[in-house]
Amino acid sequence: MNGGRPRDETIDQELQTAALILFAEGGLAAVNFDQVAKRAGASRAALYRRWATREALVTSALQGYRAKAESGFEDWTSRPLGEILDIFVDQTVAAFSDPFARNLLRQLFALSDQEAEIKHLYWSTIVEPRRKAFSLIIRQAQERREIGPDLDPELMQDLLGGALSYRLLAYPGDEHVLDARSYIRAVLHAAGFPI
Amino acid sequence: MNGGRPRDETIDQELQTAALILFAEGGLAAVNFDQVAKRAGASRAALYRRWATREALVTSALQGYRAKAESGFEDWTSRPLGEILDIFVDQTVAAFSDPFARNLLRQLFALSDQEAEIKHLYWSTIVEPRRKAFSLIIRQAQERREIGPDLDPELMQDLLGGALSYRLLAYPGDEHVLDARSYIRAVLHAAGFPI
Amino acid sequence: MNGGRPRDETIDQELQTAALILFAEGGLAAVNFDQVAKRAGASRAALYRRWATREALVTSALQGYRAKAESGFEDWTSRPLGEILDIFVDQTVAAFSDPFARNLLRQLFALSDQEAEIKHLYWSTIVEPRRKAFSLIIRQAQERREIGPDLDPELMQDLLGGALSYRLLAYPGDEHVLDARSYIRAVLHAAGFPI
Amino acid sequence: MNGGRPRDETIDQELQTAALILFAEGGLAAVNFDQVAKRAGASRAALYRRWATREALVTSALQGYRAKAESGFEDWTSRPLGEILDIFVDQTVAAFSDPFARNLLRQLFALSDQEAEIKHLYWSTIVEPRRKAFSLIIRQAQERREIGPDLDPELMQDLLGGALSYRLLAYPGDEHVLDARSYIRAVLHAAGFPI
DNA sequence: ATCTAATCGAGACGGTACGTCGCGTCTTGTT
DNA sequence: AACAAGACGCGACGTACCGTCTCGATTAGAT
Repeated sequence: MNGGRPRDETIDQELQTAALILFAEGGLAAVNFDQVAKRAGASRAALYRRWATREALVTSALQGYRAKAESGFEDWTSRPLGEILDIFVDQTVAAFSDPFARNLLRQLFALSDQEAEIKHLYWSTIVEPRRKAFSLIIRQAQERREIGPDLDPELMQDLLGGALSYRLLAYPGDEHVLDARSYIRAVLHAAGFPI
Repeated sequence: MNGGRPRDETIDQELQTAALILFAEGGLAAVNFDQVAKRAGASRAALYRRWATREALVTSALQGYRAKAESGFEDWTSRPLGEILDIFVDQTVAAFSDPFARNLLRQLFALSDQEAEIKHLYWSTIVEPRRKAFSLIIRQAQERREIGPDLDPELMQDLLGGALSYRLLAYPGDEHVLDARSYIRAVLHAAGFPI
Repeated sequence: MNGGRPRDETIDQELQTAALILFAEGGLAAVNFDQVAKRAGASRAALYRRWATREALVTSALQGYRAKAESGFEDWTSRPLGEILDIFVDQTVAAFSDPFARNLLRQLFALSDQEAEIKHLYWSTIVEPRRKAFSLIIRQAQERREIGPDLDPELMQDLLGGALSYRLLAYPGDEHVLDARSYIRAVLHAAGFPI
Repeated sequence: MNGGRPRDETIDQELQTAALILFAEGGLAAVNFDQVAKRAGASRAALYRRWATREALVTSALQGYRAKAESGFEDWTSRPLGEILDIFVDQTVAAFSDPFARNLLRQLFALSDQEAEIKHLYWSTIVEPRRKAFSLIIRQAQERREIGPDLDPELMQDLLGGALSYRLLAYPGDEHVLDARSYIRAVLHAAGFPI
């Protein structure tokens, strides 16, 4: 009772790729089902069979994308805080130098509440785990007395992540000369770090 | 020979209001010409006669909105920095408590590069003047030796504005308990301000 | 109580001319008020002030046109019938050789019942007077015993006018080699005229 | 690879029927795509998918209409000419008594050169075959010496068809007392037929 | 080797928004 | 009061995308 032709899994990937490209280029509104199917060389039926809505399609595409390129802080915990922060900021800036990733993140950041499902996915699966790992690093540094105990790690990330996203994503235009490490120095100074 | 029936300016306003509501609710994609005209009780022809594109419509609506509710820092320059910052943050948080303004700013912040015209308008007419006024205040405080001379006012705003927008706009959901003044304390500490 | 600027009567004529040209080119549907006013170098207001509907405009234009070019049979009554008929048919064919008149008459013939007002005008002011004059000629020829008394003049005109309009107007295309005088011979034969 | 959901042929018919009704009522200009789709209970997309232009739609509708109601002269050839003509005229008059057919033919006859495609279709598929069959009948009667050999069958039809269409279609109003058979007598007399 | 059932591409279905154009009415300032 | 200019609401135009559906053809596993 479970016969039938199995799904062609290569089609899944091609559809997701096409959807992600369109999303990065023009946001959710640009994810046109006809276009996605056409670019992937598949039919609209095959697309709708997999995902009922634009959101579900982009959500799935994002998860697939995230699964490929993921870097954590797990193995950094033994390093000194200053070094970790430098690497983190450099990684962030480097990631935003890739136009595709840059646009993709901009679109993700730009998601309105009306696009709740995918927005929630982005935060819960991408942002929050990163923030938790980061908080752990900060607390360990506080335990090692590298920085003062007063500064809330969450607040510290709000300042650092906020400044970076503000400059790199929210600002119009593609090119901003950015001395990103000065954010670190300022935040560390706020945290009582003896520069 | 420059006669003709003059445009009904009440229609301008009603169209702009309707457009702004739709924009705040769902972003540029939700600014539907049929809907705008219908809500304003006008005809699509009257709408197209004024603005050829969605962007031009929303741009104009934003300028009209901004013209009404504008608050500057001009008369604050004599106050102590801590007081000014408190007022600034309180105003920002209060502004974001109004659901309409909150959504409106979220949409503005969320504008992608594809919506370049309106994004540029938002930054050049709303954000940048505010940042310049803010920078002046900081520099005056530095001249009065209230805070140290090392922290770049631009960087300070990136941290403060970034953290606020990050928390208040980018985060999903509408409700965030936010001790906004702690951002100020952190930033002032970073600036060598004796708390 | 009858002050005010008098109407510019040259505008009347230019509007009528423009309307008639458009009518001959494409029928009633092509008589576009914007176009008429533009071609006449006048404003739509001046046009609507004179005629409320398309039909009234074309009706008026036709009356003006007819007033200029009108030829009757009044002075023919003394000639022999054969000669009169030849002249009549030659005139008709010649009139249809002018492309403008040809198209104009075709459009008039093509008027549907929905365009009743102008259709009625055409028949009552152009066709019927001509038919009555023609009937008088036939009856005088019958009294002179040139042709037999049996053939109804109305029927004779139905045959002759019908055949001519059928060939010259209803047929598609612009060019028909037409031996129009053979219609006369046939009709006269039917009327007992000794060819 | 020539799949796809087949077109619903009932929709074709309903669209054609709706188009033909509108055409008979008000000519080509009255064939409104919105109206046609609405009356047929279909969508405009389904309509445009089938016919790109008004002309193509009406052309197709006419062919469908003609396919249903077609009567030829094929089996009449053995009868005497007078009888055939009586039947022909009676059929024509009877056909024009149906208001729908009457209006339809009036619109067809009234087609201007600007509506060339459909006008040509009407003449080539409806009028010309009928004229050719009619000519054959006349020639056979001439061979049987029922009427004289001099009268051109084409000319005979111009007289007969012209008179009928002139009276029944071109005249304004719907009601004309018409002794159609008198046309036959006149034409036969012209053809040397001994009444 | 056949049967079976879910897949595939293709494309039609009713909707709805787009941006344009013509309609007939109206409201200005100017002559 | 006429004039030109042009705005007003209305509604049709032809196109494109939406999400659903209905086809014939494919394709593997279960019989």
